[in-house]
Amino acid sequence: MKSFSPASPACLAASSEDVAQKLAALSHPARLEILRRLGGRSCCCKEVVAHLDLAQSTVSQHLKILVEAGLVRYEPERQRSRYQIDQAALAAVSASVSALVESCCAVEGADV
Amino acid sequence: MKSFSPASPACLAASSEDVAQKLAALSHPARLEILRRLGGRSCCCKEVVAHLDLAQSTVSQHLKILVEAGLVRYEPERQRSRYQIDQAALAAVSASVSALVESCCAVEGADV
DNA sequence: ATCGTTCATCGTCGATAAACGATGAAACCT
DNA sequence: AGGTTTCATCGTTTATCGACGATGAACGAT
Repeated sequence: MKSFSPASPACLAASSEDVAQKLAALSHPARLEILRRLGGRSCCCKEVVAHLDLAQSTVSQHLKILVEAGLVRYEPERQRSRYQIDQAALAAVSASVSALVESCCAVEGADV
Repeated sequence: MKSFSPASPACLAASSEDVAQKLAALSHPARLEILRRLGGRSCCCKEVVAHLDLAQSTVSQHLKILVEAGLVRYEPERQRSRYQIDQAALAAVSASVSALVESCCAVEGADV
């Protein structure tokens, strides 16, 4: 599935800061719930609000954070703005974490 | 590879809070560097300090956070405390993230 | 016994995050 | 036109984070 060439781990590892930033966006229960809620479809803000019992302004803020992290795509439609998961970006984060784990465990088997 | 039964996603998903907490521990560049540094072996604090150019107290703090998140094992040896990655825990986090991604992308293919 | 190392903890400070209510813009409905 | 709905932003408050120096404990070496 991962279309990354194993020869250039740089594109996976990225800078620690880069990965850290995206993980920071994921490191809040509400935002994880939002992602689950978004699922594959696109939702408007209100829909998420109804699901979360947080103030609308708070949810909007969380959505903004996810958008700024590049994990969610945002289309400011008229009244009902559309929020939609950026699956590729999310998959990239997952890959980064996997890469991290592997790089940490690699020594054991002397994989290099 | 994953020895989780797909029938009980609860053990993967855990609570959002649980996952979020572990991700929070990973969401700092210094801590990612520390994990990379730890690799498979066990290091003492000073070793990490030398690698990071941060104050010793700061590094100790970061290590503590990683330990509290359950991602690093800590053995308060005499003078040179040993820090070692908990590979299983780290792998579990990776699995959680993967699960999240999949659950978010599943709708597209109607995988359920 | 005394020094030098290594390390964890404490207290502090500035910066950032999290949450909320209030406000105003934009669009829809009647 | 007038009311309603949806949403983003602003301003505020409280809490937590990140980093540091200082301190003291435990140990090894001399």
